[in-house]
This record gives sequence, structure tokens and C-alpha cells, in this order.
Amino acid sequence: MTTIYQVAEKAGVSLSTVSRVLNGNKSVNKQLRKKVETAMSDLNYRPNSIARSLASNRSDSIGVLVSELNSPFFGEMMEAIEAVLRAANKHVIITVGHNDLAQEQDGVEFLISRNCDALILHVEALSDEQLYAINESKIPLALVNRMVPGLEDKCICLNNEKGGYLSTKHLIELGHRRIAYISGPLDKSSDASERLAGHKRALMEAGIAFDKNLFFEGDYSEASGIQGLSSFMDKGVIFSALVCANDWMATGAMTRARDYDIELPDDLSIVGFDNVIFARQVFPKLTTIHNPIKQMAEMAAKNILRQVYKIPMDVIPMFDPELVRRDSTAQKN
Amino acid sequence: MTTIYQVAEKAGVSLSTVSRVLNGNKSVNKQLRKKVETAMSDLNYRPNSIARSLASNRSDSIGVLVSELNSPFFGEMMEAIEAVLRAANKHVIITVGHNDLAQEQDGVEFLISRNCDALILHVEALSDEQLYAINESKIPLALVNRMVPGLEDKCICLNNEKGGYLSTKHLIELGHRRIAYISGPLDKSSDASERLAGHKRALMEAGIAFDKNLFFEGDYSEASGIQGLSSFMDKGVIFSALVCANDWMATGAMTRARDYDIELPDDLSIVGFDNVIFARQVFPKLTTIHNPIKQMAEMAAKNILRQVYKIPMDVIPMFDPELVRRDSTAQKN
DNA sequence: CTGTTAGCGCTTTCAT
DNA sequence: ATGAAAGCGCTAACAG
Repeated sequence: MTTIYQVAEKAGVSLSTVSRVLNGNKSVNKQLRKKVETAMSDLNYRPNSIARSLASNRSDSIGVLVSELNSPFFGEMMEAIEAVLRAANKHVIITVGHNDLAQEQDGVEFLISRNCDALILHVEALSDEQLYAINESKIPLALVNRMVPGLEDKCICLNNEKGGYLSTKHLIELGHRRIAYISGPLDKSSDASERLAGHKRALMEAGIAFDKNLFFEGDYSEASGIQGLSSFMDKGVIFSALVCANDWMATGAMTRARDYDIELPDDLSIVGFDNVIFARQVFPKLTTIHNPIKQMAEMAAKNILRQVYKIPMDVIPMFDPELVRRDSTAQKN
Repeated sequence: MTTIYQVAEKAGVSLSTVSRVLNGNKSVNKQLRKKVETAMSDLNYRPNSIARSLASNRSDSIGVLVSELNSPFFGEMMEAIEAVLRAANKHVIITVGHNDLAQEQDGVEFLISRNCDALILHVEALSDEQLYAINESKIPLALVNRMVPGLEDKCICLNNEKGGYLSTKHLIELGHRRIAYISGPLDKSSDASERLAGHKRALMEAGIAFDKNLFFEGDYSEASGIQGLSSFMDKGVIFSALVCANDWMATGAMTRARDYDIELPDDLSIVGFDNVIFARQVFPKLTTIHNPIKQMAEMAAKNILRQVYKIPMDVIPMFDPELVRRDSTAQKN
């Protein structure tokens, strides 16, 4: 491994000069700079970013923590963050939390211990208090999909209530009155309750009473969509439409519906949530609520750039979802 | 930030002793050890892994380079690698190459400059020579989906030729004779040519001549699947089956086929390749070639564990694909 | 504009 | 078993 000393020696200058060249410091004689640069390429010198980071307390890398690595939702998030930061010449270090407290803690500590300049977190298990503690340590922070009181300027959120409202309202406009709902895990995920709240508001506006028999609490997995639909069928409740709090559960429900020979969308209209990539690929193509996770992720990355590297930009904290009408919903017959 | 000095002071010992405790070194007096441990937790001490890494030249973290972050294929790969390494108490640092030479180089350099103990790479743009150069630097390496002469013990591969063979053979067994083929980018990706070679072998075995008019070179994108099918229709060629060199192109072709009112699978049987997660979600469910990327990724991670941390395990270099029969293929009518 | 010097937080000989 | 001291490769005052 080539070090800065060897470059200095070869170029006949002091290591400070090499360091200056390395960091694009203006005040270096052109000729010396040239000499250093040729020495660098002759020796195939690669700066050791670890040493650099230790000495300077910066690393030009941003830590990102997502819940899953294998997911279209987090895939979009990672991709967007990486693109923005790479364009700003920053590196990204990605780790996973799996919605598990210990793993989220471990992930955050790893990122901090690796001297990341800032953190972009999508965490569910970590408590507000723990996030305050992280924030205390003065490391710049961006929180995706979470609203923590007092940290508003670091939070990027989706208006989940509105999303829930839009999905149910769409069905009501199509003439549906008996609308089933499969939610996410209410105790573990605040967006699950917010989406449900939106659903209830739409029902209320239309003068429809919320019916417990038309409600099933899932966990956002495809399997729980299957279970949800099964449970409605087992109970023998009547419904012509179904709202699912995410696309995975919606596809699960669709699969199960076919087992019952329910025609989609004629016998049953289904709305999903998130508009992940495969929503276009299921059949019939899924009507869903578009979650602008890409824009949110970009915003989080920009927020970091603003905080850490003083690159100015406007930060929008709250994003609006939109209904994407496809083929899985139809007029009530 | 708490340092090892402060812990030493608080515990009334030298920093060497603290370091020993930190590294689980046996030869520390029990009482002192206790004292150090309480000092650590009192001060909420977190070792700085950067400093550690600089001093010891190890980092307990493995660099992973994938082509895309937002992809079910690479998602599965990252997930599997992360799980194996986390279980071994190693950390993972993920970066992206986007199949672009500069970005792949940059990614590898970043990982090396961050003192990663080893690299797991999925690269397409980097040449064999560049991989030799990386290997020269003595950093332990695992290459997924690539066979580099001389580095066989670091390569984990899929038998792509066999996969191509299986897909076409399946269609032939269903009675098809006029089988179209949409390949990946032949010049850029060796698996694209290997899969095609398998297709040709199956044709030959059945005494069917390869017909250029039934061939289209795509680039593995959904869009190129659409283009491929369109081009066959434009040419007006007759075919009752279609092999696509990956699932994305297959779904593109399926979408386009519906535009032409082609009934699937009755008018046209389609086979994909990779068996990514959404293959089950398209309609009709896609018959495809299962790519055991998960097992391959696990094997790559284990290979690293073996090389770096001397954790012994058998490494299998070549994996076999398998046909997954679903609903997108049918007997020729 | 350039060089000297003192660390960054930790590991690792080498003595004791 | 413990401590002292020398560095890992680099940045960042401080002089000159």
C-alpha cells in the first residue's frame, strides 16, 4: 500500500504539500502540484479514507439504515438516496434493521462508529427517546417516514391519513358501500393507524358506519393479505370492495380471491397502497395509492447535504400521496 | 465522545488494559476487568471502529458491490449475504456499480479505502485484468455470477447454459417447434451468450434449425421485452412459444402480447429466467428458470468467512438452475 | 506558499 | 499480568 509519505518522497516535497494537493487546497505551486500528481499516479497512490477520517473527523460518507434490503419499497429508497449523494460526491454506507430493536440499535452504532458524517434512518423499533439520544450526539440526521416531536426539521413524512382517505373515497365514488379493510400492524406502525384513520374519515363523510366485521389487522405481508381475505370469507360477510394498507397484502388478497372464484374487479374491487413496482405487473393491474418514496428519499438526502455540507436547498417535510387508478377497481354492479 | 483514555483513567488502569478487555484478551486480572467494564458502561463508551481499523488493519466489515439497489435479484443477493455475515458478527458495507465501468471502479476503491476485510463483487463492466489487479492487492475476494480464469476458487457461478437449455427443452416437450428467443445484451454479459447457447443446444437436439427471424437481442429490461415481441409481430413471423433470457423481458413481452390480443398461454407460451419474486405475481404466473441467487450469495459470504476468518466450509463454485413450471406455458395446440 | 509538528483513537510490540 | 511507547495514514494548526 502506498502512503502519503512515499508520494512526498518521490515528489521531493513534504507530506503537507501532498495532503494539500489531495484536498484540492488552492495554495500550492503549480509545478509542485504537477510533480505530486505524477508521483501519485506513478505509485498508483490511493488515499486511505480511514486514516483521513480519523484525522479529520469527516468521512464524506453517509450512513443509511433501511428495514429490508430485499424490497421494492426500500429498493427505491436506497436507489434515490444513493443517486443524490453520489452526484454530490458523497458515499453511502447501507445497513439493515429488520424492524428489530437490537438490529436497529446495532446498525446505528455501526454507522456512527464508522464516522459517518450523517445518518438517514428508516426505523420503526427505535423509540422517540432513542432518537433524541442519537440526535443529542450532534450527528446530522434525517428520518424517513416518521414524525418525531421536536425533530420536525429532520423528518420526511407521507400524509398517510390522506392516502387512506383517498383509497376509500375512490371506492365510495364507484358506488361501493360495503368496503372491507385490511390494515397494517396497528401497534407497531404509526402509518398503519393513520391510513386506517383516513379510511374511517371517508366512511364517515359518506355516512357509512365502520363495521368491525369488515376489518382485519394484518402485518403488511403478502401472507396476511391472504389471511385477511380468508377471514372475511369464513365469516360470510358481504362486501364488494376491499382496501389494503399496502400492495403486498393486496396481491395476497387477489390471489386468495381467485381461489374463491371471485372475479376481479367485477365481483370485488381492490385498492392497494404504496404503488410499488409490481403493482403494474399483477393482473388485473392494481389500483393503488402512490407513495412518493423516491421523492421523499431524495428530499432526505438533500436535507443531509444541507445540514452537513451547507449545500442550500428547500426541504419539504410532508408529502402527499395520490390515487393511481388502474384495473383492479370497478363501478359497483 | 468517550475515548479509551477516559475509560482507563476512570478505571485507574493503563489504556493497554482497556484495550485488552475490549479485545477479549485472556490475560487480564478479573478484578481489573470488572473495573474496566463498569467504567465503560458508566461512560457509555463506544469503541471507534475507524481508529481500531487504522491501528489493526482489520475492520470486521465486508464490502459488497451490487449492480442495482432496487432490484429483486440484487435484493435477494444482498439480503442473503447480510444474513450470513451478520450471523458471523461481521458488518456489511454495500455500494452500487450500475454496470458502469467508472462506478464499479469507484465502488471498489471506496470499499478498499474503507479498509474492508474482503470484497464480494457482482461486476460486469470491470475486465478480468482489473479483477486480477484487485486480487493482486491480496484482499480476499468473492465474485458472484462470474467466472474468471485463474480465480476459480473465488468465483460462484450459475450454469447459465443449462438454464437456457432447460427452458427451450421444456417448450419442445410441450410440442412447440417455432420458438422465439429474446436474449440479453450479448456483448456485455457473458450469461446472455451462455443462455442463448443452451437454447441453441436444445433446438439442435430436437433437430430444429435456429432461425434468425425468431431472435431478438434485448438488454434485460422490461422495455426490451416489449420491443422484442413487437419486432416479431412486425415481421409477421409465426411462433407458438417464446423464451426470454430474464423475467423482466418476459413480463414486458406478456404485456405487449395482451395488446395484440394474444391469449396466454394458449396462443403463446412464455418462459422467463431468474425466478425473481414477481414471477409469481404476474398473470398468468410465469414459468421460469429458478436462479438460486440466494444460495449463491450465501456461498460467496461463506467463502469470504473461510478466507478471511479461517472459518472452514466447503465451497461449491457452480450452481444448477431448475425449471419452475407455472401457468405461462402450455401444450402446443 | 511550504514544511514541521502534534495529534485523531486505537492496537501492538516490548519491557517490566 | 500490566504498562510504556511507537506507530497506523492522514489532517491541521503553526511557523517561517
